[in-house]
Amino acid sequence: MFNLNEEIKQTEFINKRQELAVNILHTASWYKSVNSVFFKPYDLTPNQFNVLRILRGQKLKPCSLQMVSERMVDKNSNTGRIIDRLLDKGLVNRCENKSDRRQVDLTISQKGLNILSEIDDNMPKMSSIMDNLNDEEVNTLNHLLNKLKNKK
Amino acid sequence: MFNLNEEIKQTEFINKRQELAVNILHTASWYKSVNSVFFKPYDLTPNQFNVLRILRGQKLKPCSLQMVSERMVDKNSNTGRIIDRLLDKGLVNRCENKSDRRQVDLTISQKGLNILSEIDDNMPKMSSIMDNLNDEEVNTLNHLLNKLKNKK
DNA sequence: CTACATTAGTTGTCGCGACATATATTTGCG
DNA sequence: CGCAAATATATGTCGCGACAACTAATGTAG
Repeated sequence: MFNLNEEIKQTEFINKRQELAVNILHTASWYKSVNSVFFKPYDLTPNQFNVLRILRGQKLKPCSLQMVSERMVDKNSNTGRIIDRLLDKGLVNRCENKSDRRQVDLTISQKGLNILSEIDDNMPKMSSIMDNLNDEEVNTLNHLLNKLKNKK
Repeated sequence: MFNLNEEIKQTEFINKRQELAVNILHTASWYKSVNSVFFKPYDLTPNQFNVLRILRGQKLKPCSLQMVSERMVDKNSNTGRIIDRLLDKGLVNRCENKSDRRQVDLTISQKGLNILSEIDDNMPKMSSIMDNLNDEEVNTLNHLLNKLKNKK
């Protein structure tokens, strides 16, 4: 049997946590949307940009699909089909790996490199999204989000 | 011209914020996935559940598509097609509004109500996702996420 | 060496967010 | 009243996450 105070406490407890759930979803969706707008002029989605940057990071060395997937911000994503779109636009190259014919060798094309360097120039505008939090607040947020996820 | 210390500070600044961006995306994706798993046994997606709960909240009064969309956790979402799927499963009813023939009257069906009450019974399991944060931490998170988004 | 398991990728399906366009109905202005 | 703007919804396209099924190539145990 609950008394009234207990019930109110319980309700508040649940409400604050529901608010947090909604808040997290909203924040992610807000961030994604700001991101999408930033990349739109380059006709890239954030995921496509992510793949290009990973390939550039490998310099000359070709990368397998596997390797790209593991480095993606969003794992479990259909990296294969994201690369299909980059292929269509001529921003990456794909060819069969000589030593293991199951694998594909992925590299970024010159055209892809050109787009990335254009983007680099405007990156600072993007980074300023989070200017309204100070260093301590950023650290606190990181810490609490980690704590939230590392349940058990 | 930067000196080395300035550059390091700058890099740390950007890295912490990039980490936060990734962290927010991961947290949202983690929460969505826990949520999806919870609703899977009822053959509902979180969005479909959200629509059903909104309709139940209206009790007997029919709700227009507009009204449902506004109350959704995720606005801008294609509520019409989410409702199509609920219609297919017989969980909602849709009919033309008498006084304004552009509008549709949406109500939850008995079958829909039954599923919701099943879910109600197991809700506490769901709420426990956030047990590893205490009240103060939940409040801090809510506050910081709001501050982050309310840029300008 | 053969049979089977494992691995790398491809392809298909569903649900959905974002966005653009289309259509019907109502409203409101002259 | 008549016609244009506003409103409510429907429909189509793209990109993508989650997931399942499939194919081809390689590794491995007997």
